[in-house]
Amino acid sequence: MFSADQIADIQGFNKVYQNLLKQIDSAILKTGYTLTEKDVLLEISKTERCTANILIQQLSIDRSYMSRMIAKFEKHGLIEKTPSQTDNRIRYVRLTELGRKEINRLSDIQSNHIGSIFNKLSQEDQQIVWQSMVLIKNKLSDANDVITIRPFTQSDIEYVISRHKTLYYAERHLSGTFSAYVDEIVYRFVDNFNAQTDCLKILECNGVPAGSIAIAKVDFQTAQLRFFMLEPEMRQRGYGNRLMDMALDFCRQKGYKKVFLLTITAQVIARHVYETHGFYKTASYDKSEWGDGVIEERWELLLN
Amino acid sequence: MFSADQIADIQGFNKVYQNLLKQIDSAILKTGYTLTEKDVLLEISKTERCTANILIQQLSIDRSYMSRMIAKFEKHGLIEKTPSQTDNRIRYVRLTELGRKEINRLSDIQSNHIGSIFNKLSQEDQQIVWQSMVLIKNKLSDANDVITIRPFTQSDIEYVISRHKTLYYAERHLSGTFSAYVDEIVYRFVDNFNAQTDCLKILECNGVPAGSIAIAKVDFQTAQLRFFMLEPEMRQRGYGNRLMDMALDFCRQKGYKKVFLLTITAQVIARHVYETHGFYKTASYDKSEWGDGVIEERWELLLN
DNA sequence: CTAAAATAGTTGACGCAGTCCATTATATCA
DNA sequence: TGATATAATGGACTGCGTCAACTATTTTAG
Repeated sequence: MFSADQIADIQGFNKVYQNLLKQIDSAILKTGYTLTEKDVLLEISKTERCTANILIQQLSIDRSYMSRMIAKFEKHGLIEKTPSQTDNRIRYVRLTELGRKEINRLSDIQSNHIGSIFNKLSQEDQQIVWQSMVLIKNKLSDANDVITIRPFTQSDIEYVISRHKTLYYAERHLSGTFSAYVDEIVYRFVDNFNAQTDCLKILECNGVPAGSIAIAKVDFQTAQLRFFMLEPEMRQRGYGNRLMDMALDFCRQKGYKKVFLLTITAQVIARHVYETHGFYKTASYDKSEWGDGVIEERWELLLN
Repeated sequence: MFSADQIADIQGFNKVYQNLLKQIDSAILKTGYTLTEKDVLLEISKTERCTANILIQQLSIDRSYMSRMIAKFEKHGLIEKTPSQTDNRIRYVRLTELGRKEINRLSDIQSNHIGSIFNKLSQEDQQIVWQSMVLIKNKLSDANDVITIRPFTQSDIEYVISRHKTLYYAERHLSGTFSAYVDEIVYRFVDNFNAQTDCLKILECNGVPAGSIAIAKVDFQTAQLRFFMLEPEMRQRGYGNRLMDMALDFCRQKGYKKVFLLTITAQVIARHVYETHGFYKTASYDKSEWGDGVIEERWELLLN
């Protein structure tokens, strides 16, 4: 248990850090955007096929407020609204060139502010403080995040496609060819989904989707592992292994003898998960149509 | 310099911690008080001879807002206003029994919330996270706080009296007799102040007073060191030694041969500063009229 | 010693982020 | 085919916090 002195220390830390966050916030406010507006713009920039409703759920913002905010953004030329082809209630929201410029500007202000605070520290202290922050973040997240792994629902499909594309695109700079490929394989997978032979699990962190994994039947003995993905903030915390365990358990339960997966060389952290679960690389293919120097790899695992 | 990945880590930490602070805040908001109101109540409870203006300066809150807030507190029976005897513009603000109960309740909510977050961690992790927080707080404070030491002005007198009494009272549980004693010696010191023989310096942190030290002439060869005080959050960071250096430099410059000071046994951290500057204890007096078992000590230093 | 400037506090008016509720249009379910 | 759910919008409102004008008193300066 904590002593009163330790609680006081933590409150002291809270005060100091709250102050520091306020400084960053006020730098953002000087640009004329609300903090909420900044969050919304950022979320739009991170989300493919973004709708007002997705934003409302992800950021817990009032519907009418969001509606007005989006209207304002459109008026200022930061975003474009395009009606959905399949559902006339939905209007997709996408950043314009100007909008992207603005959110980059806001992000830069934030980064620069953090940089300027840390530059006042010695090189050595910078590393120490950084390491301490990462440590605190991981410990607190692990202890306080509510994590659930659940079967997918219809509304998760958009999430899987959108985030799969966005994360691969953002982190590995893959091309539009790859994007179309993801669309196709996800829809084909869902259309042919059979609960007896396939599975698609969603990892949720505090009620918000934060990762996915899927098993698709290829033939009686062979399954393909697909759509393995984790939000950046969930990585290196053991959730990748938990998803993988769950997927492989499903395979064993259903009597598959072999599991394979396709990935790209650049996915270093994922490779590690594959290796620790006994996968080994069996082939490499050139996939330069997805991006410069992209190499797809095939990994396999024989189940006992 | 920092890498982009490190900046991202820090932004991740900010996000997680901002979330955590929000949780604590929302627990406070559920009580019906604004966060600002909580801050104001807390500041009133910490400040003796508190006035609206002191609150305005310490918390950077608008005058009209403060006026209305104080009126509201008075209406709800949380505080009492008493006009000053010496300045008819001033109305002193003091917590009632109910007000003290409320601020204790709010503080408890905060502490309990912090406790509940940390209790989810293992004993070991609790210690690690706590240590990391203290480390970050100290490093960031040292690097970012703007510290100045400046001569006193008229408006500092209230500060010195108020904080001297509050800090001693809060930390050492001294009695009302001590309180009257401080009032008297401060006013006598200021009334007889002579810049040639005396000095009173104020330590400012980010534009807010955060400590003090004074030298008072006793005779041609002897000076008394008085009003040595540091806000809790400024301690153990070298500012006590800086104030002491400054005071002793003044003494040497003015040709004093001997400096003495009176303190109480319980002041452990201050003792350390005295010792490192070459003071030694020459006498102890019983001062139980100030509080249970209080012993006053006399320390001396011969200047070369 | 008196007029000007500074300080403590109060009151009026208002901006604006964020909320609540009702409404429209479309889609889905039973 | 009617009942229910969902996406988005518009009207009305709350309440934290700000700006500016004003009173009363004290301090300063010529």
